[in-house]
Amino acid sequence: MTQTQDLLDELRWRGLIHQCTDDAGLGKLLASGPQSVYIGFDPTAPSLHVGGLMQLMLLRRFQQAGHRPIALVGGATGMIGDPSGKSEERNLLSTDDLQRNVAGVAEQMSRFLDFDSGSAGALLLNNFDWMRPYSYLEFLRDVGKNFPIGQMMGKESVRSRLESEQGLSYTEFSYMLLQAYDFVHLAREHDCRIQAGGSDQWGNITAGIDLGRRMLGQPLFGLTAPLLTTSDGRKMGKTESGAIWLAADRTSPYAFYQYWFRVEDADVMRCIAFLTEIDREEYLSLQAQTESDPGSRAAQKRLAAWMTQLVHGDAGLAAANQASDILFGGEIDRLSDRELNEIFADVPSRELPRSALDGEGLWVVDAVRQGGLAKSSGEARRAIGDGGIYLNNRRVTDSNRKLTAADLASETVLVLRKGKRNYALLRFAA
RNA sequence: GGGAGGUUGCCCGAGUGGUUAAAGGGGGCGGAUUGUAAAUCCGCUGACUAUGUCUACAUAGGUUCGAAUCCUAUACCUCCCA
Repeated sequence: MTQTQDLLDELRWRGLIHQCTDDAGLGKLLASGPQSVYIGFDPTAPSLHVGGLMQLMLLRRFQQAGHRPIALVGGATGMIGDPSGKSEERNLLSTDDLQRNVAGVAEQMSRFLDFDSGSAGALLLNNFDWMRPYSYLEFLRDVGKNFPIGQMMGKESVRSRLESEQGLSYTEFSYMLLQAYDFVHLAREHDCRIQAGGSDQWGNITAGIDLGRRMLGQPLFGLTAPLLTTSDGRKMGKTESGAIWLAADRTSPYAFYQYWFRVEDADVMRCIAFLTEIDREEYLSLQAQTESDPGSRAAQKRLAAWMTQLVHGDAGLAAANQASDILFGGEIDRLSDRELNEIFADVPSRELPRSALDGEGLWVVDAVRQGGLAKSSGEARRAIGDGGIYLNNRRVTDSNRKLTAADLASETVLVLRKGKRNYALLRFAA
């Protein structure tokens, strides 16, 4: 089966293999026929963000090579909280929140994985289903018995927390038992012998492998991918205003597109390798272009288009493109409320009475303040003096300017901007 | 318990009776340049429709024509001696 070799080669050139418990063994297993591979997802929110996307793409690559991906949402483990990579004890989510999150995340996954194509069809499982009926006593006898405390204490996730001032509760300490048991459960019920995950999952994965050896006497395999970080070590997918989500109502297609478009040169190729299915040939040519002609942002454009298309579809990509053209193009004029609302879906807006535009009109300084682009009129005046305020993308030079209905960009909306990309809308409905 | 010093704007930090809304730096925000980058350079950075007024240098009083600057009390911080 050459596909398997292709898969591992693919993962390798993309830099997606951080650690593997048994390189040779895994290669042999994958070559022996279609396998099941599982990755766990934390249902901390009703939508996945960029971090989860990385894992989804990994599963997707396995599926495309003919294997069966299992996406495991942690309805049970999410109640406990994984201490890996966390410096503080987590707040526990309520059962209701969890169920809502699980449902939301499951819905999103269907866009990346094929859930109905027979033997390679992806599975979506929730560990709440098998953990709920498991009694504490039975669990301690069956599973807990197989965990030497010494080994548990040696895990990085435990050690670092014990050394910190935060400490670690018994609940979080027990987390790895649950995840380890998940692996055993999947091995038993779904013949799943491979667990993948981010490199921060290494400890949990190996715990599962150990447990599999003890409980099933069966070798299991683990594979971790590097974390998606920027060249200076920060996690990708975060902005000052929060995470980049996959859900359109949390991060608009435009904002999503812009996030990737603005990735730094030093990071863009890694993003393409990790998150897209752009092939090696094109990858190399984009890399060359980034080096020889960084100004064209060819790699960023390709990345942004690819990602937006996958996550938000053709329509989403078209909307993002249109929005980008308008926002970074010339004046905003003669648009409809509908178009503006789509383009500025995640821009703060403020409702004002239509009458404010009557007569003398609305003082531009007030408008800037009302739109939240300045905290005081003094600040607004200064910004105008600095040439940093734009009305419908046209610079405002006179701080005494009054705005009237003639200044509206559409039927009822007026677009203000401060600096390069801080937009605010004023709506004059009735 | 006794003694010494400190508390300045978002942060650091000058300022020891008179243009001090308070030097300088950092951060932030704009602008130019640029690639919607980095670096660099420039401007702004208490409030008020504003050649002026008001509010501000831990808090509350006081001295003075005039106080961040002097005095008194209070709070907090640092150091030293018990």
